[in-house]
Amino acid sequence: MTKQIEQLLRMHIVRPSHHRIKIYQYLIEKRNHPSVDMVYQELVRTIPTLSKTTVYNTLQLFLEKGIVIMITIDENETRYDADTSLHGHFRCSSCGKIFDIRLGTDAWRLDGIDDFEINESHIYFKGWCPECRKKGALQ
Amino acid sequence: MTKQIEQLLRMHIVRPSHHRIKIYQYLIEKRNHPSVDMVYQELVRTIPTLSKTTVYNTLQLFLEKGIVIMITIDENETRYDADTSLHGHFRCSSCGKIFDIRLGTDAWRLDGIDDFEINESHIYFKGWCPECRKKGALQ
DNA sequence: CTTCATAACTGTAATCATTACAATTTTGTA
DNA sequence: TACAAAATTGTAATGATTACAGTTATGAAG
Repeated sequence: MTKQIEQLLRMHIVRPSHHRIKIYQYLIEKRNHPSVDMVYQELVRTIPTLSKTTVYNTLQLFLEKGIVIMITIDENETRYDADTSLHGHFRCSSCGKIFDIRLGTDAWRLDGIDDFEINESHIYFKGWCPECRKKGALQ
Repeated sequence: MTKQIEQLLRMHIVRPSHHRIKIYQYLIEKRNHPSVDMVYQELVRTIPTLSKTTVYNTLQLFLEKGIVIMITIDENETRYDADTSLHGHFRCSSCGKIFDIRLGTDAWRLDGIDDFEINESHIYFKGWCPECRKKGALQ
């Protein structure tokens, strides 16, 4: 596992330091679209010397190297995702959990953007997830 | 003009105070997806006593009443839009301007979300606008 | 036209995510 | 083993947003 992550990082010109490996591993194992703080709180338990700045720096580096994407579905804090393929996200207004949404391949018809050059697509939805709907929580 | 805005605000159970009318008028006349600060800087020129907190409070109220939407396409500050219809946005990475993107009516095919209840849709793109592409700025 | 309760507005101080930066530690290589 | 480069740390700044308490404006009742 670690070996594979090391290779992937190297491929993207990211030196595979111990912290970087752990952070990337967190992203792909949890698949929970975490905030900086979520990553930090989890990893600091096994790496007591970890600094939150390092998590910021590392995720910023991953962004620049294109191995993670930034998700701004939460107004308060940035979330990150190691799945860089084109897909949407759903954030439950009740429990706050973020889900992946598969997009149909034929899903797109945008008008009047022929002269624009699109580098990033962000597709977000908000509402109630199945579990919270069942519970009827708050609503 | 003012009369129409007053009616619209009243219809949505928003008392049409002087400040609220001016802020709403700014949104629909400029159509520039402004930040709180952009609204404030423009309006404080004619309303010297205006407080930035009032702009925050008012836009928050408009949000709750459903007459504006929040746009989180800019990582630093929230933008607002008085066009509440379903449409996308494009933010130019060079000049920072935000454009409206019309979405084809047949544009949607989402998989596996039948059990989700969607209340909001956010469709953002980032890249280069036509003008900045011509200029070849930075790129 | 005044009174008064309510709502709107103001200004300052707190909050909190993020960034800047200088000092320290780690790493890879010779 | 030594050393230069890169990574990491911790603290201090930044900047958008929110909290809150005091002040002002509003609109209905008399």
